[in-house]
Amino acid sequence: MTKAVTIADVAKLAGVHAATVSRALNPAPQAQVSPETVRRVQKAAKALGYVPNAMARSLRTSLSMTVGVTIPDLTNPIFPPMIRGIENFLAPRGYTTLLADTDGRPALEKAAMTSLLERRVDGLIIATGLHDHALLPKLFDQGVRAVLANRGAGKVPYPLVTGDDRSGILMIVELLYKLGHRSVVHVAGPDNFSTSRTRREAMVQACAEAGISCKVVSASALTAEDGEKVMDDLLSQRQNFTAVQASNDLLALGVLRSLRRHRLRCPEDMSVVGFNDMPFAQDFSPGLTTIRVPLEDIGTESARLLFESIQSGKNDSVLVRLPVSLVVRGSTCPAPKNKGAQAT
Amino acid sequence: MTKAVTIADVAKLAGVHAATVSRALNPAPQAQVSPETVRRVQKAAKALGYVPNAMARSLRTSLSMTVGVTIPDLTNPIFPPMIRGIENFLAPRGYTTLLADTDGRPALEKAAMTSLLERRVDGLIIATGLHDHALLPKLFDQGVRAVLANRGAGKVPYPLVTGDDRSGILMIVELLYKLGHRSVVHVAGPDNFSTSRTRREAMVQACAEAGISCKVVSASALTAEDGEKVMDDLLSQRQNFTAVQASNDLLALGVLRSLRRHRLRCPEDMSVVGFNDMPFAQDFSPGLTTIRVPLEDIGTESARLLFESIQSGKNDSVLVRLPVSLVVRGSTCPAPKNKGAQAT
DNA sequence: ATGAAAGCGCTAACAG
DNA sequence: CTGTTAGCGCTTTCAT
Repeated sequence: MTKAVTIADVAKLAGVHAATVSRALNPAPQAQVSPETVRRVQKAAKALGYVPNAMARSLRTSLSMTVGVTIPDLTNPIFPPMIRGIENFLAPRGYTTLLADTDGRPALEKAAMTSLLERRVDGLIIATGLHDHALLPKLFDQGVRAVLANRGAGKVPYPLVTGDDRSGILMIVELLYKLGHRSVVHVAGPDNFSTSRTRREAMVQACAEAGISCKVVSASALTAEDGEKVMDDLLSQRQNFTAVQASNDLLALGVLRSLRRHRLRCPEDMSVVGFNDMPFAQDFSPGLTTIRVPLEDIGTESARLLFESIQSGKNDSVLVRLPVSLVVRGSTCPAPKNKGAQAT
Repeated sequence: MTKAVTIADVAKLAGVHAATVSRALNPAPQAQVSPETVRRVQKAAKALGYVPNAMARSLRTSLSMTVGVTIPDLTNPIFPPMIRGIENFLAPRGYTTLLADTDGRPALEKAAMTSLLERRVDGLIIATGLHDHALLPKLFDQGVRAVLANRGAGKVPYPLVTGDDRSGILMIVELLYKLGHRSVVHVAGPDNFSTSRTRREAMVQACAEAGISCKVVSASALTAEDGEKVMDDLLSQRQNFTAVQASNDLLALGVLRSLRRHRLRCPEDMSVVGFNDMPFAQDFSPGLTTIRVPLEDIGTESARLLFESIQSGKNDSVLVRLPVSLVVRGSTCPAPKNKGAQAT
């Protein structure tokens, strides 16, 4: 591809040695070359349409100048902003981002990780839940630099960047309490995501302390479809509750869809709260009350940490917890007097 | 990274030559090696945690087994499905996808393209508008394999995969006509996107033929924010029209937001139609009437075409136009009797 | 300031 | 079936 014009071709045209071309074209050693020669080489390079071969360079320098980013689901709108944050930080520093979308499938996750490792990424930003729990310690032992974004992973000593889930849940519970809700449901995500666990536990605890009864139901994936299914089930059981808090906005969206299909009004019949403030959450019908998580900042911070780890050669176990805030929109209102949901 | 265990280490442990290791570990030449040796090599490789160096391999084979994908804006939800389509096709065939989000910035676009070329991608799927119009012919002349996805680019002889914009617009105009709309506005996207131009032209023509008056206004970017701005302007002019058709769903979303802020009801006071059926379009308030474009299929088809081009070595100029369909939701209704919008 | 030579890790010819 | 040899394109000593 891109025709085989190599550094040797440029050298010949410029009438110098290949090594000189290399020096003339790279910022650092450029000082060692006479300005005159630099100009000549650059002219020759442009004339030939020379494009340096990054793989050959990497092989020689053993620096790939790439970082791998693994995410569980690109179609979940919380990730594009995170990725943007990562790229905005890394690109100006010369790093290319290799994105691996595992589509939530463990098999793909392993394949993707292998592919990244074979490409000798200089570091990893891991935003997947990682089904293979043995993987992370293994990577760490091999000396692979990495940062965990958004999703923690037990006791592996990699840096971790997340939103402050616990305090987000606290804000939600406070809101629900003030609105008079005393019986709520928490739609939890799959337990192998650390955020799902954290949010569930925080919710249960905070509700208990506030004197709110909190029933927990679990969705099998963090998608609107699963949120909808879970809510369908719930409504068919004719339980009494006045608000639903979902582990993320996608699940909450599914709840909204289910409500609509059951001809229940949100928020009058049922308040709904999500988590993340994903793009378009404001545009749902009704706009979703949720916790704003600084998605792009999580990306930026992860990238910064990884960058520093690569530079320093150290892999300190930092925990960065970014502040979150409550965003109240149309999906919440005071609890109805005659507590409880009536499915049709 | 990943410790320096090379093919030579494996060779030593297995008591064979490096070349034999290479043969034993690669599917194709594996047949040339005795089963016994294969086993021994594999054992040694696993014991050492050997990870082949893809860059060294690529350097030798001059096949990077990567394809570059350039998109203008990852946060536009139409792209993740396209990317998924691409990866679903390419990954099983051994190709890794290098994603380059140009964020709509021409400078980034150039940098991203350079980075991809330096990494010697085996091919390119280009979904950006490409500000540098000289770039594409240049790439073509250099023999770079590429496929254009969704966004055409004049007369460059690369294959192109898109939705059938023209017939989509026709369906919309037919719907609006039936609903009694006789005065509409088309919110066009930036003119350097081929889809923007196609849709605008089709809209103007179809309206003319249907006897509908169509005013065109232009947004400076394909974002909800710009759609909102444009609609604000429009409403401040107190023009008479009963429906808005936007070049894509993001612009339409902006229109919905503007309407809401101006306390105009959609669809009663104003019908709104988008284009693309992006994820979550059904969840807007109200659900958006739009044209469903097979986003994932566009990705799959682009990938297939690129793959075939890489395999065959040829770069035929195909045009694949995927069928689209009308999705009617809550944002459209019969035109009000007293034609026209009244901004407050 | 420039050239010569070596080698990053791998695979493909060519022997044997 | 396996070993030898060479070289992909680049950067980096080490000389000069």
